[in-house]
Amino acid sequence: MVDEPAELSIGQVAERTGLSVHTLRFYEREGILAQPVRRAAGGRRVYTEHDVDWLTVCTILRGAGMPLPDIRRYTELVQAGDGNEPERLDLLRRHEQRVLDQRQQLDRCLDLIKFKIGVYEDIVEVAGTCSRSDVDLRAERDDAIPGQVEVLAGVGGDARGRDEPALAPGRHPRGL
Amino acid sequence: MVDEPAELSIGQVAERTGLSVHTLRFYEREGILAQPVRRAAGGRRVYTEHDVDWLTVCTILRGAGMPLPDIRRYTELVQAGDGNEPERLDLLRRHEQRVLDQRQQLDRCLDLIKFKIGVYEDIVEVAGTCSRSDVDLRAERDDAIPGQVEVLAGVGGDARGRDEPALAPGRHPRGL
DNA sequence: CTAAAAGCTAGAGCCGCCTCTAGGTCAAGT
DNA sequence: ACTTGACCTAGAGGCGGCTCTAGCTTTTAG
Repeated sequence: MVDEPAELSIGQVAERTGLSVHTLRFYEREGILAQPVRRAAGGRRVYTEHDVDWLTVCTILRGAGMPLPDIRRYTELVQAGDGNEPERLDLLRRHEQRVLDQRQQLDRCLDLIKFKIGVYEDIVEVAGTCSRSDVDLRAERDDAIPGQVEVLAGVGGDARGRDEPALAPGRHPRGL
Repeated sequence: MVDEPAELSIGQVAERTGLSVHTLRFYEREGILAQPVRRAAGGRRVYTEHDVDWLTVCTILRGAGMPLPDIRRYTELVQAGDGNEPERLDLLRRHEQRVLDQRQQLDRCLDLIKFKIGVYEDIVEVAGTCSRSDVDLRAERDDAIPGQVEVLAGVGGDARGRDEPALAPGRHPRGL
């Protein structure tokens, strides 16, 4: 199937995966590699494309915050072969949930940021032309004070129409 | 405006924000609070609702990975008052970008996970009934091996129709 | 043949972000 | 009066995840 299991040095793998050679060795110690890396005469590690692919998967998982112990566990399961699929499934589902939660947090933050950016854009723009009086103090206040904090704090809540920009950033929103 | 700047103890603030009292003191040392917290006789911290709101904002920012130094900086800017809006804007825009990048990573990971979950669901389900022979080895292999790794590795790429589930998880997808 | 580059191991160090400990003060309830 | 519990400070400790150092060997290019 894999017709040319080309041999790769640790340096090459580093290049390909974007991980440092240090990290690669570290990951190996941590049991993150499918099978303990082969060694050439002289003790040098010999990686296969296969390893690179696995590392790529791991990097994606890491990039979404899967902790190394979980990755190790998953690796072990895969290594162990048949029969543990339910546990793998479980592990993946758990991580999926974490990722979804994270996404929600990010979105919450994006709402907040977008709102504030809107406010500041108004201020900055207006300051350039008509000396800010019509933007009025509220804008800065909003930063120190809440106002829409309650609104935003509630954004995580499920109901509430996500798409209508509850706090239109364009013009500064209702008082508070 | 704020008609009842109710006084809150650190414990109450901890409850309200979900941060520990330890963390609250730590954040204060780190300059994360708008103004240094007032003290009552006896040296005890006295927080206002205002502080709680600001902390809420900070928690949202932190939750999306804004580093403490950046939060401190932002806090300083707000504290300093008028005139630095462009810098605040800049800070926020930078963070926005980071958040967007993170989201992409999460989505990449979700694609990977969903795909794998699909594969394992098939295996597990089939194993229950007809002894797996028709799912065949490919499924496990996929774990150790790439196959769609290339596909997934490419998922981050901008073009490519995001919404059609490039790798339908339901039935196991095309070979590889 | 030699020098530079790349690899090796073991282990220390670092950064971010909390979290906890020790040892004390203060305020309220019984 | 005394205990309980929330609070205080300063500083140590811990954890996750790398990252780097020292000192050595091996490979490779000139």
